[in-house]
Amino acid sequence: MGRAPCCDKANVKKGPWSPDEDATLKLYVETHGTAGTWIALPTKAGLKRCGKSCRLRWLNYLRPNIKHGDFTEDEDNLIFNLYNQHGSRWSSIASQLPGRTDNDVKNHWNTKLKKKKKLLVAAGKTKLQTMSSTETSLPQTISNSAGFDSVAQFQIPNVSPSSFSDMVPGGRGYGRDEWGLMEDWGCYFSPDMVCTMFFKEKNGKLCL
DNA sequence: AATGGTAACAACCGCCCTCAC
DNA sequence: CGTGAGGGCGGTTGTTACCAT
Repeated sequence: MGRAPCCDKANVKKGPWSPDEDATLKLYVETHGTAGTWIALPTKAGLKRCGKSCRLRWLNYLRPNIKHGDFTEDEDNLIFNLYNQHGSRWSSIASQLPGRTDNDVKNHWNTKLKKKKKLLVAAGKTKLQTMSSTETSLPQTISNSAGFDSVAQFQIPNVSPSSFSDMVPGGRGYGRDEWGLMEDWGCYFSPDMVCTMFFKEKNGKLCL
């Protein structure tokens, strides 16, 4: 037997919240708090909504100091970094971004940053494959002070900084390698689109 | 101008964790 | 200690706006 539903699904409204509902919820929470439990709140506040829906609406939209709209480049970089550390622990990531909600961060990742990351890795992989066929040795190890084994520096080919605006000029990206070529990677784009990539090698070498 | 495709974001679903009883 | 209710969270879907053809 499954768990009992948290509310009477037949008698609760679903879909977008109206301004009136928002006002009612906001006023109630600001006056009474959650009144003990979110489950009981809709009844007390006179809302025909599921308690969980009220909680989500409050946390993601109505509570004070919520920041909506464009993410800054610094925020993007921080998300990249935190995603590399925590994976898809959106609440942990959002807690490091004042005014951002886990839902916001998650949506931003799924709609923009995931693609950005893919482009970054693809650009690096293409360059590495080119280098492996035209150069006699792998990129020289410049420094491993940050825990990386190799550093490659190159200009992104055939791409002007302006057309590269979807990536992170002047910023950096980190990630887990999706092809299994490296243990880990990171990269930095200077404003003139020189890319510096860092690699942790797999089994002691870069397997290109 | 109409239509189809895509991006962005809001909201829901359902599982897992915590904690009171 | 076991159980169940409520809260938290990540994944997914639905809706709307925008853009290209």
